[in-house]
Amino acid sequence: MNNLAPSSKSIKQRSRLVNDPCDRLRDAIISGDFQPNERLVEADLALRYGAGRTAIRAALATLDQEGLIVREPNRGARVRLISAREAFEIEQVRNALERLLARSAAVRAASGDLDDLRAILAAMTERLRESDSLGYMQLNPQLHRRIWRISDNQVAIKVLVTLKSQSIRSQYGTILRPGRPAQSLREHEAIVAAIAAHDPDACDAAMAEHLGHVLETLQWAIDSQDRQRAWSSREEPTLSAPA
Amino acid sequence: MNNLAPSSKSIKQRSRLVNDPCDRLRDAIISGDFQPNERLVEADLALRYGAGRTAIRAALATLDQEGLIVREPNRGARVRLISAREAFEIEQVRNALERLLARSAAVRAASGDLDDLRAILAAMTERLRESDSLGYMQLNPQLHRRIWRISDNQVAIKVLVTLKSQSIRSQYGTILRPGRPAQSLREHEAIVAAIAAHDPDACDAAMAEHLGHVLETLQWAIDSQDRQRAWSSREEPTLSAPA
DNA sequence: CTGGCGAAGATTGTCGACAATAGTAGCGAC
DNA sequence: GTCGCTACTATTGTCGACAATCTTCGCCAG
Repeated sequence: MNNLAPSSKSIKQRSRLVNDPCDRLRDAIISGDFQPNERLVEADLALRYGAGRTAIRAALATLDQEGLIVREPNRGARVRLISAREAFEIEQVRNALERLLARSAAVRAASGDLDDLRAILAAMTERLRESDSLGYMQLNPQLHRRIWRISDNQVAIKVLVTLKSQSIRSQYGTILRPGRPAQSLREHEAIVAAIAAHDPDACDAAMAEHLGHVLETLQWAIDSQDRQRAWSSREEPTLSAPA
Repeated sequence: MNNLAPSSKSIKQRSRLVNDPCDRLRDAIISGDFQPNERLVEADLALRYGAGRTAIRAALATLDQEGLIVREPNRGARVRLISAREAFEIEQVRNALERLLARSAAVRAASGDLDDLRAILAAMTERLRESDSLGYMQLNPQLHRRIWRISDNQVAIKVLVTLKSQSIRSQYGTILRPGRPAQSLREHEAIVAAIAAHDPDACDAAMAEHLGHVLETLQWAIDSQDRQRAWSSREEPTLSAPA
């Protein structure tokens, strides 16, 4: 895979690099600047980002492949709406791949890697002690990405990054369940311990348990949102925003 | 994910559909019409497929995202060369995802699905009895794809299709090892049996064993090719074609 | 003979304009 | 009042031309 992030795209001029409409548009979509299902008109975007329509068009092609938008022929692009079902599918795939990477990390981890992991764990413990759930949540992906780096399977990492950018916009937070952060920390500790012990089977199992709980939590979030919507209106059982 | 194949791309006119330069170029690359690392000049391709350079450019963007080609700024596109290491990574990811789908298939399989699977198994048995290794090899992906369809995880399927199109060009065939087809058939039978029994754990295990053997075979193929190359020249340990 | 320098050629990147297509509003008939 | 047709508008798809960039070849000095 060539670019797992805007990183590996060889150097280019910085001026072009920071203005690349593709990256800017991606960030805008991921951070929610556009509503799900909102139309993305090429001319408007070209104006907004001070680029030609050609560049925008290329960006849309890329984002389409990444699954962040949908394009219908002659009808333009809209930001893609992730259904609850698809969010679940994404999490399942993530589950499978993170387990693979966890195994690999357990085999390959060097002492420097372990130091980093333990440092992140310590920071997480601190956030939890301060009841800083938000801070804890931000550390979560850091730990996982550090594990990815140890495993060094570029193909799997690229897939995970792409999936992440899709699911991040899904409305279902997975940590906000009462009591979850404390349990999550214990699970993370078990994973790191298994990596430190260079025990791939244990690491796989620990990661499986961790992400299994995440899946349950996601299901819980979906259900509770469904229940909530069932009260107000009785439409669109699969979609999640009324457009 | 929107298109897992040229299928879901809404209907368009047939004339456009069959002439879509993106699909034609993809097929050409997959079927080996271009050498690995060969340069893909936009003007040439435009002429070759009777399309404008704009369409070719869009096609190249797509194929870049799919990982079939690499594009360097201002230096054009080449067909991507899959290193032995990357082929291995791809197979590992495939392994993880096929196991996920096998589990799901074991849970969801209906009787009609089982009929299809058994029909494919029967055809495989027939090919093997006739020592038709090539025919057997062609049935192999059919069986796996049928299992994918049962599992119905669109996200995972899309990833697998993309990976497949990359790895198919890798020079390492995985079935040509002596005695492998017979063993492969037994493994496939075990998988189908586990699906029929609606036993996800057994199905996961059977698929894991099957693909584990494929991984071993791939490693064997890579090693033997490395040995072979070591005899002739002592260059480019990671790449596989001398350009 | 080798190595740097410069010009020419080849190829990609970008822009503007035009054609093709989908969606919409207005008009008339029943 | 509603249905169907037509013309219009908005937007995408495609093309050709030009600018920017990289590569190659030839030249000259050392």
